[in-house]
Amino acid sequence: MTDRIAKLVGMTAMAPSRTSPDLSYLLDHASHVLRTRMAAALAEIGLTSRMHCVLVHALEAERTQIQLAEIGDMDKTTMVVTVDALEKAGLAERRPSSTDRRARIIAVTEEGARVARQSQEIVDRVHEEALGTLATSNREVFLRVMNQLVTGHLAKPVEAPGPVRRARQHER
Amino acid sequence: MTDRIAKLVGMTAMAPSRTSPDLSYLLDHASHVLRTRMAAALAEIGLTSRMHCVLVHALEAERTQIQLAEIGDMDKTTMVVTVDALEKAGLAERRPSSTDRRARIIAVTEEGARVARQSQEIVDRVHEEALGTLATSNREVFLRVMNQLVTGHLAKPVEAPGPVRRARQHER
DNA sequence: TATTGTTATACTCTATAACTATA
DNA sequence: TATAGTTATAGAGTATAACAATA
Repeated sequence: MTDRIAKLVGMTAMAPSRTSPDLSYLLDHASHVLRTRMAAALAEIGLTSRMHCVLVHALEAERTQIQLAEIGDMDKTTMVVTVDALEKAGLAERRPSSTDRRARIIAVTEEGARVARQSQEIVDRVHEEALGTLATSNREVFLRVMNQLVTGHLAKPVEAPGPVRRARQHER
Repeated sequence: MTDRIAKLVGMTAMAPSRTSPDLSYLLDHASHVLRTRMAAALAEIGLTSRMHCVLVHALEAERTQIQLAEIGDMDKTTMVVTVDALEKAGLAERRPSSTDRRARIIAVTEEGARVARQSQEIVDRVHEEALGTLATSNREVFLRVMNQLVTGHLAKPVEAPGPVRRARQHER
């Protein structure tokens, strides 16, 4: 017996509240299910969401790993792993920056550009499949409200008190 | 430098798509930020979302750990940890079921009932703070659409091919 | 044989720390 | 001194397996 919901996003259903709709559940559940749909659709061409994200933004301009990490809300160490995967798949390459010898430009290969076009189609299709179930006027209001929330009250996460972290044990 | 967004939910910003709004980003971001707000608010009375969830549903009826796990979309092993925390905080107790000697009923203490009322108020307040920023008519449409998605196209996660798992190494 | 709850642990994910090369 | 990228690893979170007691 698998409990994939709890596994993938740590989702916890809130109690159904009597006074206020359970916005936490609605957003968590919708977000989680859409994520599984997206992951499954992109997996068919061998991509993760992160790989797609990096590919598309690396295509738009000459960008370093750090720049791409900021765009995709990833840590630089996560970016290393993602770029490793893209290189191994032959979709992108690390090239030395001409202006900063520390930095690497992520260059998308021809194959990578082809795949990026495909993956963008997949992303759009998955989104449209969901939005397509809505009446046109409802869809417009819904998207306006989501944008309003994401740029307003739900723009910035509140800081959690970070966990303590011991120094790493390294060999002499 | 912390990257809490990526850390907590593994969120990856999709590429801004030209043909379709980035529903993944909107839902992920809104869900994530609301989750941090809820976690911070509940932490003030020493609860996690899971503890709140179990507390409220255990109050409603005599329920076993398994039943509560199903309601909250948790694994039974996660439930053990959650009930441990509630017991340690003096908010709930394990009692033997009178009809099944394998099962434990989760009984909420008086203190637990008090805390559950508080936590439900907190949950409602956090939800209302978000929904309160919306115009009344927009709010109604938004909630109807979210419900439509969660009961319709985004009702069930698609199955991911589960990872392989070796047998556990146990001492003889 | 199947199920409840438990313990132990394997696995994934992701950030922190330390480090190298360069600015 | 600070930053880009890398490696190694710590830590959180959460599921799987095995097990004991009971059905």
